[in-house]
Amino acid sequence: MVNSRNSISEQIDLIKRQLVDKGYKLTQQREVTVRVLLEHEKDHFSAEEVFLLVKEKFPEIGLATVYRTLELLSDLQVVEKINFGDGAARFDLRSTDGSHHHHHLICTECGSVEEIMEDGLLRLEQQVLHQYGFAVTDHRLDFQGVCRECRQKHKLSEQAVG
Amino acid sequence: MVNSRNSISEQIDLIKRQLVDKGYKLTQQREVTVRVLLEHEKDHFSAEEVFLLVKEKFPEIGLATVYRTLELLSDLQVVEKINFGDGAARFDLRSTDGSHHHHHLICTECGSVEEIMEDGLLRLEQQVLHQYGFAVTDHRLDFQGVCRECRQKHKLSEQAVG
DNA sequence: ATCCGTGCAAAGTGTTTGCAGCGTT
DNA sequence: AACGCTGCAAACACTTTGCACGGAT
Repeated sequence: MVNSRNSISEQIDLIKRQLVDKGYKLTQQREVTVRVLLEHEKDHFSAEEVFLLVKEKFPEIGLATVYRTLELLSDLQVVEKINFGDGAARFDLRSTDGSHHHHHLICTECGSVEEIMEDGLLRLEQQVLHQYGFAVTDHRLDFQGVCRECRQKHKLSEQAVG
Repeated sequence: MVNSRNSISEQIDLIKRQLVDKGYKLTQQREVTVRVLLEHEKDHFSAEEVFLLVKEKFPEIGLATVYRTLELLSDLQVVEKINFGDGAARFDLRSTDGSHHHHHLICTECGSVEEIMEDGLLRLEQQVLHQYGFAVTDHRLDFQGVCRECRQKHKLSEQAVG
């Protein structure tokens, strides 16, 4: 979830700076990979999915390079690596300011994953600090449930029956 | 997190009933696996770790059987399968009443995983329903941060320096 | 000339599956 | 006899690694 006020090229510049500052280069392959992530902010792609999209723009690229790029971006806190338990890690752009306060709505019926920007955990985090002495630096909150569309389908089929 | 008022054998009986009700048997292998989970409620073992402990009590068992048992128990909602992103799924007993309101405190320094029983998400879940039409049935909340012990170490080393 | 980054293929790791055999009903 | 369950090994899916080559400084 990158600051949407910036254009894609501005955001790439920003990421380039982060790479160069740490002694890495923004190669063609890395740029294309970042671009794909930027163009699909709302999705949570697996490495394989990123690879396929990157390959469309840069056919010579190898899967290993995409893995290495995603790992690098992960280390640099540019992307977040999440595992929803379906066998493959998924990758998300982080917000530019480093904060990370989106949660996931995972539909148990259709498998869709929606991102929401609520937070509302500050009180809980303070409680954790007081009660357990644990200083929270980040969190991950996933909700399982039924999304609006699937609930709608249920209602429709109920009406059809009733 | 099974109701701790019950003894282990009572809890096994309970789980046996759940299995038998759905047409499954509580074989030796399954019982030993469940027993290991019960004896290590506070841990979050990988399949391999469960396997090694089970093997101590039942050396003939195969790894595949442990995987199949854990999957079965997962399907039956007896255990929860969690992925902390370290490459292997981990397995947790669920509470007997089916509710599941523990969160995880994952220390980024020593890797420890503590379970806490707070909830405090009801308001947030209601908000999600109103705002996104998403009906929450379950959630998962992990906090990354620094645990009490590691914070203590920091303080000590600071004192040593200062 | 050096050195980082790449593509490819091979290896690694966690997990699932096919199958023959066993035990219980 | 039927059928669920098991152990073993093979297959699988995702990810990492070794290595020689290429491109930029």
